[in-house]
Amino acid sequence: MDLDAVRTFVAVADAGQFQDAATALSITQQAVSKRIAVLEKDLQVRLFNRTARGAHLTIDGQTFLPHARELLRVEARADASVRPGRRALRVDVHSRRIAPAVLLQDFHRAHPRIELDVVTLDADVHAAMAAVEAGAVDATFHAVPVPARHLPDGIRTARVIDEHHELLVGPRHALANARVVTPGQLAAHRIWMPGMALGTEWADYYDELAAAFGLTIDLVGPVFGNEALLAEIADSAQLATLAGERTRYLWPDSYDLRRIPVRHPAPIYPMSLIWRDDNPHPALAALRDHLDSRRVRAPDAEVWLPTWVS
Amino acid sequence: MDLDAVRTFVAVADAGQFQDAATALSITQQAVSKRIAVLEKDLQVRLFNRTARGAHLTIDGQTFLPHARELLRVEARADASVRPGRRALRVDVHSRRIAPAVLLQDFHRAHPRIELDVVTLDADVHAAMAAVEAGAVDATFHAVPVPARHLPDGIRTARVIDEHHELLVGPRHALANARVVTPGQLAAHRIWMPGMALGTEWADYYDELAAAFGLTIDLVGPVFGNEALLAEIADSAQLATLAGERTRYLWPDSYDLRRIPVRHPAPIYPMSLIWRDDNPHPALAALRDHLDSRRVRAPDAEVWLPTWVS
DNA sequence: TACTTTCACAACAATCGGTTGTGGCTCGCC
DNA sequence: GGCGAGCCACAACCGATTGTTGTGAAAGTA
Repeated sequence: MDLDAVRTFVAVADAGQFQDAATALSITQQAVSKRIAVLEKDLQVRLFNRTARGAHLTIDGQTFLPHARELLRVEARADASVRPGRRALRVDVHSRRIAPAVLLQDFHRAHPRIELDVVTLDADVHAAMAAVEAGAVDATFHAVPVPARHLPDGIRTARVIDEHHELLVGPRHALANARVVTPGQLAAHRIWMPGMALGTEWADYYDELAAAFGLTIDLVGPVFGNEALLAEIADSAQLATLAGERTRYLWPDSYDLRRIPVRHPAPIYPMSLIWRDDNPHPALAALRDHLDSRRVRAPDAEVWLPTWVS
Repeated sequence: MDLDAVRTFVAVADAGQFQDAATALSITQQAVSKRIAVLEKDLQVRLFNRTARGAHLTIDGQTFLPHARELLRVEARADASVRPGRRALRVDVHSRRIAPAVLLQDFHRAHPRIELDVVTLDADVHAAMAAVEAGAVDATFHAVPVPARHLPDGIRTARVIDEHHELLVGPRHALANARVVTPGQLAAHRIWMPGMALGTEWADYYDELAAAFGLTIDLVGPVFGNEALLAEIADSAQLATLAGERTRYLWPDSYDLRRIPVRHPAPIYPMSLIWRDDNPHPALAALRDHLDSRRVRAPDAEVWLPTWVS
């Protein structure tokens, strides 16, 4: 099926005659006639009744018309999804479960008309930044463990998310009924975070956090996935894990997991939006405004930040 | 945008390399290469990274892929909507508010996989029957005011709907609080049914009904549409109208309209399904089965039927 | 009847889209 | 490091497609 023929079909259906449709499409009436004839032959169905006063849809044409329009709509969306200068704002969130994804969803609710393309590059800061630099994505969310002056030329960052932490424990854990926990209290317990890839900015952060408060954070061990991790924690009196406050977790009620805020001080995982200064995408400015407006700053005295925060 | 190119794009994305996609599409690798190149030029975006071990999607390709699949899905549906032998069962319901439409919706719920195309031909029995004969629609619902032996050759009918009536009145009407009304009781009141086109089988039916029970049924008068009719009736102490039991009406609560069954005897508007005997569409048999199973027959003693019912 | 407007058919030219043939590149193997 | 295998791209060629112009039949209108 030829989309130009479909477009022509819709034009004729709208115009009511071949000649006007031809004018609208800047081709000759004969070309329109041919295209429709080919489409009809293709579908093995007559789409128009031709009269001396124009063409009107047959019952098959009426049936086909909404499908034809849908086809053109989908084509336009497909085109707009990638065409440079017109495509949706493409933002890398690193993982669809963590705060950036939640904030993007929030942004989408606030601006439903803005086309968004949420991707996960599965890359660390540096690779993601390279993707931004190359224009593969318009923006990415990451902790930026280097001072702004060391960033590549033309790359800009803004700290937009101060993510607090929660301890995730099962009902038999010693801290299961705590309303909040302090980092100091955690020193006595084992924190288990398998799959937190070594050498990434996340591992750096948790290393420094562990050192600062004398914590035992296990980053190694086989990674069976998130569902397995939750099941183990639900079942264990010793195991606990740390999660971002806005990280999305789902578990069965029977797990009876508790999310306990970590405070006094509250360790903060600072994430920045990273984008190219010369990116003219209008939705990018809207996203930055939105993130600014949703930013909540905790008083400095009550938080702990890694040393590399500029 | 060329759908063959889109199809090729999806094939390559699935296969992971041009050669295999070419084999799957029964064309040469060079043709695949050309199609993808044209598509990329068209979209002004690179869709694949070519390596010596195949081709994998760029980020733009990843973004485009779901749109491409959607495009092909919609194309398939558009094609299936009209292609003879594969198209959806096309049924004329005369009006989307009356019992046939309700029953078709019921059928759709019972068989969600069967593709249905519900149309309104805006034609009387004879024109609708001609449409069935010509194959424009697979079936139509109508009262058939002629004996079966007078039907065109190859046309079959089955009485599938015995529609009861309700009186529709406003709260100030004399019958507003009746639980049921008899046709005899209605003789004292004015029944208003504007828009019931003269010369159709509906008008014939209501003419005969009026004669049988001495009713005053107004079929004439300006037709301002259904909403206007309901508003007038809600407001009037005299006006009432008759409606099929399963006819769909919507009105604001403030109208406080009452639907009062007409019984003892219950006038019945008998509608048949009309189809071509040689129509092999499998969904047609399913529809007939369904209608048969839903058919409710009232005892003959309690109903009134027009004389032309065979 | 003559005129206008509709769409379809025929002939021709340009373009498109396929094939075959070939070459450059990269990877893995010896 | 050299070499073969496998991948994709480019070029030449050729038939099919798709547009154009010119023309004609049919039907409504003055």
